[in-house]
Amino acid sequence: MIKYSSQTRVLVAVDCIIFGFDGKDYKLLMVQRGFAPEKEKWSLMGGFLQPKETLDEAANRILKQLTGLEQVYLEQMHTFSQPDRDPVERVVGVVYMALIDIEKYEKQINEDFHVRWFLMNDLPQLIFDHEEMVQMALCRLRYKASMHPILFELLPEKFTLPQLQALYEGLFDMKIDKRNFTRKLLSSNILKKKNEKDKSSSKKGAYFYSLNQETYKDNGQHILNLIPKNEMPAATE
Amino acid sequence: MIKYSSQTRVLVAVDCIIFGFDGKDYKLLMVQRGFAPEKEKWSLMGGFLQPKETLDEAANRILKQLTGLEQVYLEQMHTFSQPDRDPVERVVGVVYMALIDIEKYEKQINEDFHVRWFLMNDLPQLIFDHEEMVQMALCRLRYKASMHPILFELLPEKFTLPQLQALYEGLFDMKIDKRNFTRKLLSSNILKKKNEKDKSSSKKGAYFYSLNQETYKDNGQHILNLIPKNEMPAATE
DNA sequence: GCAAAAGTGTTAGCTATACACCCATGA
DNA sequence: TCATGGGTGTATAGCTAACACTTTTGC
Repeated sequence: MIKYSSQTRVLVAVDCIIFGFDGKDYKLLMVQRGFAPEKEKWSLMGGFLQPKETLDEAANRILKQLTGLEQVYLEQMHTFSQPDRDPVERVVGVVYMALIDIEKYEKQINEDFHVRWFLMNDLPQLIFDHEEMVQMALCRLRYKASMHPILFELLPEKFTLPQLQALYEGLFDMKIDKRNFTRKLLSSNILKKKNEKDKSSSKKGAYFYSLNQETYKDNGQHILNLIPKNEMPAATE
Repeated sequence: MIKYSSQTRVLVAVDCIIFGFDGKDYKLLMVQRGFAPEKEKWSLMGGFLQPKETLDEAANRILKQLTGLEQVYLEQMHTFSQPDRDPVERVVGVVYMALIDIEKYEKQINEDFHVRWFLMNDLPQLIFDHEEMVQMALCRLRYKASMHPILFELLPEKFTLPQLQALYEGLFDMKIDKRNFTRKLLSSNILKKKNEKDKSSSKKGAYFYSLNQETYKDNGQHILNLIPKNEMPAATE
């Protein structure tokens, strides 16, 4: 078979930045490496691209391995390429960002890895360039969430408006006016009100809502300005 | 030296999608391949990632090789990974998007390549998955340009408001109201009016403007809605 | 003097924000 | 009955979009 001779081949790794929200704080799922180098240090969940899979498939495979979850929100973010980012040999790192419902996460079946959720502002020291990756992912999430309805991916199927508001307030670290927030959200038509209430966090109880799949599918299309303009984050790309 | 043994290494290519604007239409710079496979077919300008460079460096190197230009607007867009996208062997393709001032482009010094500008809506058949890459880049450019002032990168240092408007009208394929367009743009404070006029396209002449580097530096920060909302393109990332 | 492109203001409708009180309930 | 969190409406300011005529000048 013909080859592009004389060119250097490198390893390609996929690293997943997995966001979760516990109702109050954002968290990231990290693994403690079971192999050298940096054995036992904390790291993003990653793995090498295999011969017959695409990057998307690799990311999904890794995510399933770690969390047991399939069909989660996953998006390719950026490819990192400092020649010495991995001290062992050259590895080009493709970073994916995942948003998962933290409650659906199952204790990993795979015992090769030691896994833990870390609070976003209490992360351990990470290996290689993983801190940079996390910072970029956070910027990106803020940027995208400021215009498009994606944070829903962090919540269960049924959720309440106060939960949703906490999600936005947490990400942008600000208070949002309840009335304006509710009005914008409801007028966007992406929510369906249920007849049940969540009584776990108040006596009165808050109505559950779910996504209106019809209108939510136009996902990207939709521009939803839940965040006041002067608080808007910088562009990241 | 230790290695991650048993993992497969692959080639990493960088492909550049180079946008230009001739005052009326958008164009892409393409090369005719000088080597197999697909010799003589048209392709995006690309090359393999070299051992000691980052992807950004590779993209800049390739761009310089082809256009003679340095320090142009260049941004990493997406990484493509279908296992069989290149029939010779597996190549992971990192795509960059470049915006250049078409007038600054110099006939390439490097004779290895045969180069040509193609009208955006009259592209030749491209090799591999390059058509998909181009489509994605176009979406991305529309999306980003609908909110952030980046199209300036396609113009010379001095430009007129009618030129700028043609740039937007061309990208979004629509007429824009001259008065509203001008007002928004000037109130954004990113332009400086010159005392010269461009008489090449009308008898009266149109004033030249240049970017106010101070305020334009906050580039990404700035949200500039020159495009009416109902014409807004879908999200792409 | 006329054709061709550049430049300029006003209004109406809409959207974003600021703001405060009542409701339902469990303890 | 009271403490806690959930739910709701209105008024104002600022922004967006629609719209047409005058200016300049080369021919």
